[in-house]
Amino acid sequence: MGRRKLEIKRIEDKSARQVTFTKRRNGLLKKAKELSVICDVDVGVIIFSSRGKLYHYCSTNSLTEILQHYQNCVAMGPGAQTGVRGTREEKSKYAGLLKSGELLQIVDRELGETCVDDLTVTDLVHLEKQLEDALIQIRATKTHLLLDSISTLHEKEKILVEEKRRLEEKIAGSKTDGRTNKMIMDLNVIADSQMTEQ
Amino acid sequence: MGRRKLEIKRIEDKSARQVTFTKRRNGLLKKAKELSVICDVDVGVIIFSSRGKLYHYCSTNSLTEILQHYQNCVAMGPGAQTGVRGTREEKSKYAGLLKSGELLQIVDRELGETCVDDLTVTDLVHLEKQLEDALIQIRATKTHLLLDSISTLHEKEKILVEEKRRLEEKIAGSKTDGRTNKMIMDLNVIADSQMTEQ
DNA sequence: AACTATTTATAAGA
DNA sequence: TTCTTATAAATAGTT
Repeated sequence: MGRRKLEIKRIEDKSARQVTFTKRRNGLLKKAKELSVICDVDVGVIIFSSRGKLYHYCSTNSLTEILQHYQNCVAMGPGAQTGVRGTREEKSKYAGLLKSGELLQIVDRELGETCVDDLTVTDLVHLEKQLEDALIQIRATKTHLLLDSISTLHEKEKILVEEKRRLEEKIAGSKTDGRTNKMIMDLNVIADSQMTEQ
Repeated sequence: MGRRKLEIKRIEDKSARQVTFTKRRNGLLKKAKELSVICDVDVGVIIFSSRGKLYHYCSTNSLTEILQHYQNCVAMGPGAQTGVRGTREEKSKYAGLLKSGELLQIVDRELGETCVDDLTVTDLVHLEKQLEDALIQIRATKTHLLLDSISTLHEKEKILVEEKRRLEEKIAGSKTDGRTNKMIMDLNVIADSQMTEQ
């Protein structure tokens, strides 16, 4: 909506793109607010500008809440998102998630084909238990993946710290060599100038 | 934009609200797509209808990707640097958890002292809701802490890699000094032997 | 950063 | 529900 119809494709001119980004970003966030208020639903919007700045809106107190809800939904959902980033380990996990998906389909079938009155409370309790178990499974998997990632990073950190120590020893140790005093001093100058850059 | 100006407040008529929800939901998702394409930015939108159905859009392969990016940003963002976290904020969180404990005690008391028949379904639904809320809170907190930890470790890794690079440069750069060739060769021998250890 | 000419979204109505 | 249409809102290009 403007002086002329705009093709929906990347604007090549950088400054025009920036102006349009500001306008449409405000528009999108406004629309999101309106939707959540008018229709009484939870809405979350996240925008990362090309230079990495974050803009966001959420109808609840914290986006984290919505994200948590989202994670639970997509984990269970039939049209499971998670792109095609799977090797062996991923496949086995995906198989696990499929089981949850099957469970949902079963629930849908049960609830769809059966008159509600035909379902007993016991039936529903049973279904609820199964769903809870599925939730527990995916949550445990998620926690495991996160802890795994932390563990790997701790390992990397240890290795790097050790490497750093050795490299520092090389330099410090060479000070005992009288012939290289000038060079060491040069290195210290370089080191000092680099420290100020950080 | 319609036959008349609409106040931005909850539509009370359920069916009118549903119709408007469908229209505006489609509009919001369309706008999000356009923004991401036209301005070449990453956009994620999550909508939960009041009956819990999920609608979403994301410009990248998976929303999870955007969410992780978001978590990292908010974790680093509001002043609270990596490392010493946990004075005021931690205390309030702990207070929040205590409340959950209290809630459990209340539940135990209620269920213990009262005959089951005196509890209405509404009472139980209310208690259930409170317990669910508590669960959501602690799960969100857990996720946040884990992602926070990962983010911090990534930062540490980056810093250490950079430090390592600089130290290596110091050694490599000193090769230009003719008087120190012997020492440099010694250092290279040390370096090589250490590379094979990793 | 404002200003409009237009396009787009959408509230009601059919 | 789906389609139509009058009108509000968003915004592309201009100043």
